[in-house]
Amino acid sequence: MAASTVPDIVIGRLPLYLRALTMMSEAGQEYTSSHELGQQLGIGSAQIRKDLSHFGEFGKQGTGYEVNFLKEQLAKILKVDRDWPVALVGFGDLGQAIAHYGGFAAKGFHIQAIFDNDPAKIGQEVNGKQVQDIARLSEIIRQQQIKIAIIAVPAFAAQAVADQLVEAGVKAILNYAPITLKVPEGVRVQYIDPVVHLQWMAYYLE
Amino acid sequence: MAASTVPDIVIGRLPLYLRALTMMSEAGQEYTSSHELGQQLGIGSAQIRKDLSHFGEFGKQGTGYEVNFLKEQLAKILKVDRDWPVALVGFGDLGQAIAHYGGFAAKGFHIQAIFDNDPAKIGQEVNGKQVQDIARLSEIIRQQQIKIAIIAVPAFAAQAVADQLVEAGVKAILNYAPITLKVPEGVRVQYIDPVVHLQWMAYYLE
DNA sequence: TAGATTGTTAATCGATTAACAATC
DNA sequence: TAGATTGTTAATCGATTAACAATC
Repeated sequence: MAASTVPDIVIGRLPLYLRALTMMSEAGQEYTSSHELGQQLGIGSAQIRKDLSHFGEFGKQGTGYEVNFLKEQLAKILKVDRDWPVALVGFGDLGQAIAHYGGFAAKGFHIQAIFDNDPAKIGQEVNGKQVQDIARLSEIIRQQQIKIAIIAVPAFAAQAVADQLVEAGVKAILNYAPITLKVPEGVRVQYIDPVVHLQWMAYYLE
Repeated sequence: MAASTVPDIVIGRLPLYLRALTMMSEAGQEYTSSHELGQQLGIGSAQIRKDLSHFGEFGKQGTGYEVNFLKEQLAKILKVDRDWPVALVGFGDLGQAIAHYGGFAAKGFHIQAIFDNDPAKIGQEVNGKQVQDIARLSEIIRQQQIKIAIIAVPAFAAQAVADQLVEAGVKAILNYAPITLKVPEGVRVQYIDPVVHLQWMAYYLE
């Protein structure tokens, strides 16, 4: 089935399935079922089977799914069965925390270029990569054919950074700035704003 | 209308409305409309009006909404018109970044207690707060009547931490560990996992 | 075989959107 | 007044869930 026909919300759950399968795999578990996966993720088993059915048939009646097989299939579907170079824009507290965080590289997202506009930060080194002047953003991103970027600049600067990234060919932006970005068709943005989550939960408190 | 009847997904959008209104307010803007808010957030104007209608009537035909009024009403509805004490569990790289991040306190979420199990970290000071031994978690959270906690420990330790938090009376958990937590009815969990967002977007890349 | 679990269909459920009377 | 925009209704759209034949 063509990619465009799969609902985006289904795609969004695949990383969760993949995460659970990875844990099972690491624990040496060989088989699982839609029921067990659902239990672990707090999702209905029917939904998991329905989601997977968009991409093919991965299980066997009676026995369920082979953990490593399904894990590899999902990684392939999500295109995370390879390494992706990533650009990081912003080397303040947050940017530095992101640059030092090993979790991205562990999953194949390698921060290959870091940018800031502060002369005091330009030239600093992290994991063998020097912080570059943001003036060179377009040049470097084009040269390295980077398609994924992380924005970790203040809100007031985020849209301008996004515009530059898009212009340089970036197609996926993970935005830590608390502002909704305007991007053209074909460019994806995902948001990380912990304050939004806290405010959401505060509603339910006494 | 009783809180329980408002869909959770509607509550989740209120922080976004509040964020946009705050920016408008800071820019000195006095009035806005559902259309303008929608433009700014990439949401339909009808949806915004529908969402707000769950809580009352906040606008005027012909003129729209008074920015500061709507902002204050939303803050009240979300219960973020006050300060909330927050506990942070885990003082590794991520926990330290969170502890130093000023964005939480700026929105009224004050980190009042920090916990770790590493003797080398216990006793360190951040913003005048000492990192406490996790053994004292229950005692301190009860004493300070903390209802909101942030989990920033490794995945393998997260469920045990969540259990302790719940047992101590925490009702809202912001979980940075890449694992789905099991919590009883009445306790809310929100997840921050940037890798999930990157994997989601990778699907759409060439 | 008997038991378990898939993939899929159809029904249900809930959210989004369009349209418009009311009215500032 | 004329123009603009609300709050709300009803229609549409899409996602979730239950149920079950197929089959390992």
